[in-house]
Amino acid sequence: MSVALAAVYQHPLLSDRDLQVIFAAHQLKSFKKGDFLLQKGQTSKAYFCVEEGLIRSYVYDYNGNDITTGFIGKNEIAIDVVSLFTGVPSEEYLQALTDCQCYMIDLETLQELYHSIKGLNEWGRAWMSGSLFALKQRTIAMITESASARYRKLEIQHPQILQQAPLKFIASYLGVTDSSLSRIRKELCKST
Amino acid sequence: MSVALAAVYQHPLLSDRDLQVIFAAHQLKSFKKGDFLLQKGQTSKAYFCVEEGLIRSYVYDYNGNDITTGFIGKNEIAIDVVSLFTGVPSEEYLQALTDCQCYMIDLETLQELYHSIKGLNEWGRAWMSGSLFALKQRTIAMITESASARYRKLEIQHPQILQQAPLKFIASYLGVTDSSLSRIRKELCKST
DNA sequence: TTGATTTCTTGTCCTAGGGCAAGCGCTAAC
DNA sequence: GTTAGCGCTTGCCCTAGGACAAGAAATCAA
Repeated sequence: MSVALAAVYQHPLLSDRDLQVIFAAHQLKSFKKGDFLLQKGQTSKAYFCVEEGLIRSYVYDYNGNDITTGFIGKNEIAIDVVSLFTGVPSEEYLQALTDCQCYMIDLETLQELYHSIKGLNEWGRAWMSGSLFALKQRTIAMITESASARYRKLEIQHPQILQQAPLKFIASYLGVTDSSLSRIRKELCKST
Repeated sequence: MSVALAAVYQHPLLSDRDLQVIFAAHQLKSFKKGDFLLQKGQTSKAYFCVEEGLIRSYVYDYNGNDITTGFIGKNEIAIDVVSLFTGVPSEEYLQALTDCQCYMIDLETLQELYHSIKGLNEWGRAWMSGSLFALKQRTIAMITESASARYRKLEIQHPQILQQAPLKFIASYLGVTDSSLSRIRKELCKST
């Protein structure tokens, strides 16, 4: 049984039986480095629980800048919530930064589970709440913290991202240029 | 029947009958300017649909800065999603910037409706998706746009906020100081 | 191996916006 | 009245980080 799925679907209202049904509804998918799990313009029909590897989500802003909106690693969910749940074409890309193993579940199957497993709706709400919270924290950090502080936090909270993602993506995620990030790292090395 | 509630609960899966039941589950509450709908440390037990007035949500960051995380106006929902749906104490404050009329629904009643009205779960997911989307847009704007561009956007999209909220709150929402915002406004006046 | 591409660093110069402090209306309280 | 306290503006100086461009260093292709 998958470690990733067990980690993702942790919730007091989900029994072991529920979990077995949920697990059985997922299919294992492999992606090569560079593969897209979702591209702009497509309407998302599924989401992916990451068992192994690292995914990057990004958008192009109206200036054509490639902006990394997030990294999705082990035991996390790669999803475009808006596209999946409102049926509109996606604004963002989900791309594998490394070779990946993911457990996929499609919307139709998910909807059925929502009806048959009571706790799953609660789990979904809790998961979304968590996402909203994380994003709000990020927005506040963008306002109140220096680039260097944001980098240090990422270093502590998600060290695997620093190892697996190229610096330019980390830079756009942190809201700085890659040159600036390079300088920030130099400073941090010096001061240690 | 309330205009605000009709606007808030717009969804293809909600029938007129559903809406009547939903409406009946809300209670009208009045708040005076300065009243708190929710304070840090309290565990949220309800949310509020704004019929009239303007609410500000804010947090203190770890430096003690008061950061405006959002404005909630007419036909919008004032809620701390995280606290309400995961039962943890709130990190943020919800405060009335003006006298307000709101329709309140408590968590318990909401849970019952989730069970009795099928479409409501879908509506909830759609609403959360929308919130996530809006917040993501805001984060991207914080990265890629100048303070002045962010101000102009707010001016166009939510003119009532500019009229009803003091400048310092708008400034912290936009991620600048009130002095800077004052200068930005001067520039914009000149160039018009 | 060798060229090509991407990744990362570094330099120079420049600007948006912060920090701080003063000033100038307002309205509210006494 | 006048004193206090917001809300907003302005001036002066300073710094974090952007723009652009030129190298290293690493990776990949053939």
